[in-house]
Amino acid sequence: MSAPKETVVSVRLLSVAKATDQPFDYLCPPTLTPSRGQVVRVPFGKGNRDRFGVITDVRREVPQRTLKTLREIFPAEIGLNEELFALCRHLQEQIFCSFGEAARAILPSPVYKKNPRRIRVARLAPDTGPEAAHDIRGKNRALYEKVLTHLQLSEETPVSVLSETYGVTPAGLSLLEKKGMVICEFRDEARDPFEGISLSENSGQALSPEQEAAFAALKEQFDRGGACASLLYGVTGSGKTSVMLAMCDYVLSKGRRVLFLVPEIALTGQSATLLAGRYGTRVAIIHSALSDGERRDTYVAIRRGEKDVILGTRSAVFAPADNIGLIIIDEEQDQSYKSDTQLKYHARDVARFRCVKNDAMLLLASATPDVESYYKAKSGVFSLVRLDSRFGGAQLPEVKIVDLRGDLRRTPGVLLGRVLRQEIAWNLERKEQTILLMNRRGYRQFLSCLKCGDVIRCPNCSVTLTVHSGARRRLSCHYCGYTIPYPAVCPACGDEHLLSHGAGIQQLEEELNAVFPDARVLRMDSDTLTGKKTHEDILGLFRNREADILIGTQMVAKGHNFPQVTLVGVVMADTALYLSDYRAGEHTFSLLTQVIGRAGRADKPGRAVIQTLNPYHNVFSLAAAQDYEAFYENEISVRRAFLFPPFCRVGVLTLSDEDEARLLIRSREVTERLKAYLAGDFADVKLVIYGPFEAPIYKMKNVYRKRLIFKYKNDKRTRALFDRILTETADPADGRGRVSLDTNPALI
DNA sequence: AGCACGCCGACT
DNA sequence: GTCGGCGTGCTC
Repeated sequence: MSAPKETVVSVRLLSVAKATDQPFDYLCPPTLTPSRGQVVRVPFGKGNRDRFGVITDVRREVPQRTLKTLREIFPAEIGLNEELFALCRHLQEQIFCSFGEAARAILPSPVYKKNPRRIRVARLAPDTGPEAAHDIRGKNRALYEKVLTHLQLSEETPVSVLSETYGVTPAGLSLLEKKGMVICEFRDEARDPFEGISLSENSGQALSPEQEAAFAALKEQFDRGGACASLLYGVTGSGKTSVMLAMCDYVLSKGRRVLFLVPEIALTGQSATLLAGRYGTRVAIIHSALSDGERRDTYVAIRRGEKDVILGTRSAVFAPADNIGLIIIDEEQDQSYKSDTQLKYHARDVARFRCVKNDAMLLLASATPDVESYYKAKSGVFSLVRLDSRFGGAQLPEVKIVDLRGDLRRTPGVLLGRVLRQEIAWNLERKEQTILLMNRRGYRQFLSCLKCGDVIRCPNCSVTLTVHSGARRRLSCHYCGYTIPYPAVCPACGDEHLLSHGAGIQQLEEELNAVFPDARVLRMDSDTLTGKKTHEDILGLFRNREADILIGTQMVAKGHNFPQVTLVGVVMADTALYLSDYRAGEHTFSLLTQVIGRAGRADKPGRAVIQTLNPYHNVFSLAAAQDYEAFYENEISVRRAFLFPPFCRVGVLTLSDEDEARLLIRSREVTERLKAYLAGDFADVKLVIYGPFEAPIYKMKNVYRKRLIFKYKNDKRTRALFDRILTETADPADGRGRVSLDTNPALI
């Protein structure tokens, strides 16, 4: 006698663990109809606790062993459609993540873990007035009267609001409900994604002839149908945004959807105002600061097709929209599009995949394109659309490249050189605004002992402790948060001669206050920012001319438009240049070009002062001339000569371990195994190995890290080799060692 | 990644 | 004698 056939589903768990990255089979109850891509809740492990997963296969068969039965299937509108399912597979292959890791990026947990947020609202029962409260005995009568009066004036009020305003308890409201004076009901909480965003009317101004031509070229390419990609390259102030918006309009008019990516939350605010003014409630906004509820609502609304324009930071590239016609990546060279947390994806690569699946256009926009993107545009992989003239005929700022070494000899530790001081004074006198940029990376204040010569370090991480001057001066670690009070004597030798070095943005602020006591200075860095509101607030204050000088990190360089700013100063332009990354020059050029472009956009001519210790480096003069072409030609020939992307790929394999000795053994083993493969089974793979090296921060949070750097070609065989190595270098059983591969690391 | 199972030290 | 430490290995 043969057993009956049953419906069996294969499930991939929404888990990060590589160890569970395999299909698990479950029986499906006959009352449910499963299909591929749907999210399920299943019993898992010995305790049969709830886990969530995605159905990857459905079939009728006689189970070969006892299977557990799945507990719940979520509606199809929550799960992965064919395209998103394929995207997970693609990411699994390309960035060596588990299926579940990829699926988790698309399916944020509040979408399936949380019940719809519901709130209790109260309204007045018919034929009831505040005087009804007289019938209630007890000390709360007056309170109830106030509540009833409130409800008489406003139709329906959340219970939470009533309790906050009047101090009435939920029990009190239940009493009123029992007496038939009010009616309480549950409502789906309606969250307003546009809360706090001012809607500016923006019907779009007429395009200039040059912008019109760019738009026409893009439109023509789009109309040819099929997947395509274009690089919109336009100098700062050339009005790329108008062209992008025109393209948005066009694609929407064809009934297709648009994803619009911007580099950071601060810019979503600005762009949201622009897009919401133009498209109203058809716009959805996605960024990392959304609350669970907001994230869930946004997801569902997009999934239901209620949103046509999805604006957001890099994670928005996973928005579950269908029928996508256009994906825009503004400031495409920006590093924030590369995720280096758990899922090491690049939004540009994900966008490219989705465009192929949707027959959509990928539109990359930049004034200083990523060298790899420009190379692709020049070699015909992307079309190249150019905007060469600054809109409204605005002039390039006059740029002074200042050698700071003279000033430093005269006044050690000075941040504002003579030239920059003069320019600031001049601007203050004329009541014009100034932006000062201070790249903080590698330029923080630390403490060392004059006697033993030791720098005060973090005990858990291989970095020096940073001085934080606040109400109470402290030393703290940037990476693990370790904090000690500012020491009076050297912790190592007890000597009291401690010397602080380096300067942070706070020191710049202090120096400004000392030199220009009457100037109103605003500071914007991660210390003064606690949320998106604060960021907007600072920019708003500055735009409203409530400060004369804005000082900040890279943030101030990005995309903000301040018409009254006529002077931009870069306090120390070299800091980004000496990073060991092969893109250090590219990043410096991009940063300087952007920040210089902030000066004098309107009718007033702008000036820029770049302070450096290395005035003859050609990146400065090229940025001053905003000569991207020349920079690119120089850069690409270097990349070709020394074999760097786009002529190969660069990857970083990181091994980490709490046990330093074991880490050394493991890293040696991986290297030897790799070399053995390259000499044997994988002799056809072209892979150059460098290392193992210590990671730039060798010890972090008491974990040691070593890494190998690869140059390679991204083909099937190389990926197979990586896959083999990653599997065989399985994490040690005690769970305290890790291995990970980043195929396109943001910083090396 | 969880989580249970299992085998050794300090408590009622 | 037991509670609980975290090493080890499995999860349909």
